[in-house]
Amino acid sequence: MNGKIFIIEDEPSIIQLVQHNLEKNGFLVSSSLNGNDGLKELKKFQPDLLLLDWMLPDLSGIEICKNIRKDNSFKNLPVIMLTAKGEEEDKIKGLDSGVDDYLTKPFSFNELMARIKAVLRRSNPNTVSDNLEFEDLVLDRIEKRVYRDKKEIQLGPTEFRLLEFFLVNPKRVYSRDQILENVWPNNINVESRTIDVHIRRLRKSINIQNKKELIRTVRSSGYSLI
Amino acid sequence: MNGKIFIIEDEPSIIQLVQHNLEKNGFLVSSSLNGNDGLKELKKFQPDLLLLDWMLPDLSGIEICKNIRKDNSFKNLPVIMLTAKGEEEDKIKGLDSGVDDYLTKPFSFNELMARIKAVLRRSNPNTVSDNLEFEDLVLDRIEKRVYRDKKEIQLGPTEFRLLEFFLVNPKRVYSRDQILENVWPNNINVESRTIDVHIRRLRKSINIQNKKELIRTVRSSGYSLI
DNA sequence: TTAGTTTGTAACAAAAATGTAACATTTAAA
DNA sequence: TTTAAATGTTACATTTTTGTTACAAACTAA
Repeated sequence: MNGKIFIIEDEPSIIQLVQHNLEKNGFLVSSSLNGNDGLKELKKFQPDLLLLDWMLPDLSGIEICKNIRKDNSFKNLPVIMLTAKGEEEDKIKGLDSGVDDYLTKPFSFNELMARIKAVLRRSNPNTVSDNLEFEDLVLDRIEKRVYRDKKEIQLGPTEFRLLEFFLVNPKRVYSRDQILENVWPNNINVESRTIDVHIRRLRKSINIQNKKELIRTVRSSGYSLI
Repeated sequence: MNGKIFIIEDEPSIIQLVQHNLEKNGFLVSSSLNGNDGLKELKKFQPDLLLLDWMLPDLSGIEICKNIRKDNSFKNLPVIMLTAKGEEEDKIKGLDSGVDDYLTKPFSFNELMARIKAVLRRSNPNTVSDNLEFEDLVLDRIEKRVYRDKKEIQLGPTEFRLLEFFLVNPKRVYSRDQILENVWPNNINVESRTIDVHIRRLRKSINIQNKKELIRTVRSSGYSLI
């Protein structure tokens, strides 16, 4: 699952269209047709992002947004406002009220998708973290490079993600299920034996002559760094 | 890196917006949500400029500013005050307390950028450069020219923006989504494959005989300079 | 020890990502 | 207007990555 998105929008056809496409892209979606319901549902649903219509039958989008910001648990909830108005002035007003981005109707779904990704990326800066290191192994998330003993090593994408995952908690033993869940993109079905093969590939890549084996096999439990 | 900027501002959405855009322009940015934290962080961060909100939950911007001026190492730190009030009277009060410039909310990012550059130029006449450089590559933002190995290279508009974007953080790997977001500001609606084509065109343009390839492909992640 | 289970390894086919050229359309310039 | 430049898209070739299988090797428990 990619994340949870809540929609407050009074036009059912827009909700339907957006919801359907978002779900196709791996998001969990819920929605309300007006502001007051929306505010209640929001708390139950605990979304990662809110799509908010500017014009609603009861409260305006701006009011909702201000309301949300008062609630501590939603202080940093990313909000994308959907609006028919396109004036610069309105945009700034909106940004001042804590909206993260704008979309003027009518919009294409691709555009919405791009903005959602962008806003989520900004609010979850998982790339900001430093390098991951363990013994003589260094993984640079920004430049996507891996070094052992100061020499660069070439890894395939899955090997890279696998190593990155292990490096967050080296020494910790992970089951194949845990590895699958964290290293493979959204619940794609792969045989659990597949992991063995990738472990093997990773081992091959990070092993240097005269250096010790870095991946430990824990029989019937899984793998870890060591 | 163009310089270090510290922000003290209690509205997370403003921080997010400003920080994101400043980083895009090559600044290193850090921030605090209130005055007391801000004063502590400031010393660690040692910025070249401070963006200071007038209204904060604990200390007022004016108080912070006076506080800062007492500290010898920050006696000349340029400060731009962000304020919702626009009255002349307040402005004078503020300037009296050692603020270098003012910005009334809501403001456009371009306006902020212009003031920052102006203030930095005044206080550090040599640190604000409009050239981006990497190895033997030079991009002149003022004259819109690009040189490799001292020889000028002709780039198309998109190639130019693309290269400009990469040069702010060379070596950093950017996904196609990130590139789209930053290089195609208005029209997010382009196929992601389009980027490959433009990368290819840029590569062709900046490659000189006997010189190494400057753009790295990171499979399934994106591109970077190298 | 043996039988049964778990893991390592290599090979292979399928799928995915990328590079490249060609083409159509839009935009800017003369 | 005509012409050239810039741009986005598509199609196809090439390379890389991936999942799976089959079998060998290692381990465990009785």
